Amino acid sequence: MSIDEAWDILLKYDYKRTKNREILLRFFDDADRYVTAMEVRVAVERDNPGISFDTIYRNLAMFSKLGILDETELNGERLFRMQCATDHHHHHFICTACGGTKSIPICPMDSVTVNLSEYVIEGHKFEIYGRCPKCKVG
Amino acid sequence: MSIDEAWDILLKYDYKRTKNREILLRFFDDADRYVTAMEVRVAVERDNPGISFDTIYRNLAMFSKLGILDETELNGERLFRMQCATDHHHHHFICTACGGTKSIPICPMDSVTVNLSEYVIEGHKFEIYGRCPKCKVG
DNA sequence: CCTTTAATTCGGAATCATTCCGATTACTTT
DNA sequence: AAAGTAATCGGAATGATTCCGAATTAAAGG
Repeated sequence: MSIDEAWDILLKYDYKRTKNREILLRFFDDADRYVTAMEVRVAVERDNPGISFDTIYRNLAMFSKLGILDETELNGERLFRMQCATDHHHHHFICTACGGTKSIPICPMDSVTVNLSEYVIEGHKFEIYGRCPKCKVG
Repeated sequence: MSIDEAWDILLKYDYKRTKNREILLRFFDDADRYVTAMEVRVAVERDNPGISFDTIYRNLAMFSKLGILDETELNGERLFRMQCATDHHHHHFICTACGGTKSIPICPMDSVTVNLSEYVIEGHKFEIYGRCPKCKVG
């Protein structure tokens, strides 16, 4: 998702165009990988020293709820990245060292044969973890 | 996994047979679903009032590392359950209301066609979230 | 059964990420 | 430019988890 597409969503829901949100969106657009909340804080403070934790966390949560950011969790740490363009549903390999991702174009839900008709399905998660070519040792 | 199988693992690694560990194992054996750390604390304090948080968290982490417990995360909460008998690899539907699970006998890794030969795969996660028949409304 | 020794637990303080809150600032519209 | 409201700030509060030194307990050997 581009910065402009993110702003389209934000403005549609009457969120204001602020300097801090622009800084956050530019950071995620540039990073193009999963980053921890701590990394966001460090990076964003470079552009706006003195930005409040509250502002960062509040916007991260809101971006995540609006689908601008994807959120996951690894070893107890929250990770965020710009959500992919929503053209077709897919999943990711995630590098545990750098947070980089690679698309996995299949969705396991298509292969589930168990009868879940009595169940209400709210969501699912499929992620592969490991080391990308750049981060693997040797 | 049974309580006895859990003790086999613990004793193999020279962990001692203590009252608190027995209480924890019995609780998980009985619960047979994902429970939060808070639920563990409340339940375990019934059997041993005055048990230290430290003891609970230390053993949860150790059980999890040894593969006695499965650990996942839902809405920022850590969830634990007794690991299934390790006879054949599978995944789970998890009820977001009660933590109950249902086995999904497929593994999406079998269907991944993307070339990951340059990647080192350390693990994967496939979970389906929703409401089980008992917890769905209406 | 008694002693020894090291693991385990206890209790409470410390940590750390995250959230809350009242006061201030900055968008957007008029 | 002024008004109205959302957003931010700064610092305090929260809450789960971990740390730490002292006390206790399980396992092994005599």
